[in-house]
Amino acid sequence: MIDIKLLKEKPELVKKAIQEKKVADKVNFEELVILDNKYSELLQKVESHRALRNQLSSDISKVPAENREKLITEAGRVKAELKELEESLTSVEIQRDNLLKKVPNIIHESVPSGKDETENVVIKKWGSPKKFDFTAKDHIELGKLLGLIDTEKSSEISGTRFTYLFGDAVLLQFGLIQFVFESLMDPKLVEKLAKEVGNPNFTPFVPVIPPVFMRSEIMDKMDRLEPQDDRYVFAEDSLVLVGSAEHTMGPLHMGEILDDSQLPKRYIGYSTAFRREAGSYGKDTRGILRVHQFDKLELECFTTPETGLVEQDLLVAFQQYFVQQLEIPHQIVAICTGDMGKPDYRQIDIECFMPGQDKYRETHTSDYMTDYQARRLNIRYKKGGYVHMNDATAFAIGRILIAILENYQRADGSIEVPKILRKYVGKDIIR
RNA sequence: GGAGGGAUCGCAUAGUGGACUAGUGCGCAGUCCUGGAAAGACUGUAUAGGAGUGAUCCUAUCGGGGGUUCGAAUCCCCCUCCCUCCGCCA
Repeated sequence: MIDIKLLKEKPELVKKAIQEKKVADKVNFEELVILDNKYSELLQKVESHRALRNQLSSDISKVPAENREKLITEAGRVKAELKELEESLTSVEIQRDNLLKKVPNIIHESVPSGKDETENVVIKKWGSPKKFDFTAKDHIELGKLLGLIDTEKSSEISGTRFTYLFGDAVLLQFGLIQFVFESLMDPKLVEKLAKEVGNPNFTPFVPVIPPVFMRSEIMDKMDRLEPQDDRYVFAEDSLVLVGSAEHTMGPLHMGEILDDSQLPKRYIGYSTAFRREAGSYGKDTRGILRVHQFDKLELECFTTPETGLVEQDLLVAFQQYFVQQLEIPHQIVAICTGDMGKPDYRQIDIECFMPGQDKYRETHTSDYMTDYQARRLNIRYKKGGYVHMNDATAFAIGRILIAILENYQRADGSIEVPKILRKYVGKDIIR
């Protein structure tokens, strides 16, 4: 949720966010302002009535018992009036907050304006698409050939958009996890990358395995519950399956006041992510690019407002480091206003080249959300105000496996193991 | 799943209807003392919203929500979480 003060202080930024971000239910800015003014008026009335009631109650306690009757009658009248006023206040407040929750976060000035993903801007390319002297296969064919991926069996057992991984694919997954954890916990590497992007904090990341079930109302505070169609909901238990480790790591400090010396707090979480993929029927139906269940390494950081933006720069630097270490050609994309998430202030994606599709496809995203989530989660820090939050993908295992298989394939269908992962997989070639 | 106990200011604790304007200790900040420090003394130390140039004042917040009352940290109801024990369990 945005800071309500922004309505008055930076109305043009709020209007711009409402206009340019693609959200299902656009808020009428003027209506919101009218409701907020009405709320302030009522609040003043309620407060002066409360002051009067408090004064009368205090008087009652001070006068002798026989003189109390008249004051109590008077206080009873004030109480009745107050009740009515409070009821209208509550109703206006609910209306106002329902609208306010629908207002997307404001947008950083560097974000390109655009209507949808076609207007995202490539800000950097690394490597160039590999030229094969044979016809490149896609991950489905390669996975089947090498016995690594079986989506046919999983369809029988679990339905479409699920998969079995076997053998060396599993070893690749555990290698990736180990590689990411080791990198993010290495103080020297954190310091090096932080310095490169001008981030003054060298705190290493803490590994986390978070729960995959959570209360739906907490997910709502993260502004990740909607559209609820995309969530697996367990109504009987009032629980929801997470769509990302972000969902359970973001609320880690809910309701806390963090000491400034504890910031930044940096976490690298590993968990399974669950997505119903409602509304993407017919899109990417083959293979493991878009599945209901996948494992993901996710970064989550809590900082002061001053260092929020350079924190995202650090996360993006780590993402680049990871794909560069894998030596996979990729591009960094500044997501435009019409394609960015509702809570985002700035969103940057990484797209890896996938030779099987001959396209760059999204493998990483990073979201800087300022205090948008922290406000409803009530995560503050001592010097005052809400912390700023960042989340970012370290690796979405399924998608990076696709990139590895397709980029490292050889004419005979075998796969060269990326150098950085060889010590974990225990071999140079998967055949 | 069952039985009992608890949640109070940054932390720890006191507080069974009006003197709570939430006490005390610790921590933190400032001043004094000191050659300097420790110890000690004194003072101050929550957040949010609102009014005022300002000192200051008003309102809300004692896990969350609702209720009783002129008045609730305190009484009643519901919920959440934590602790102890029993049951089940990898």
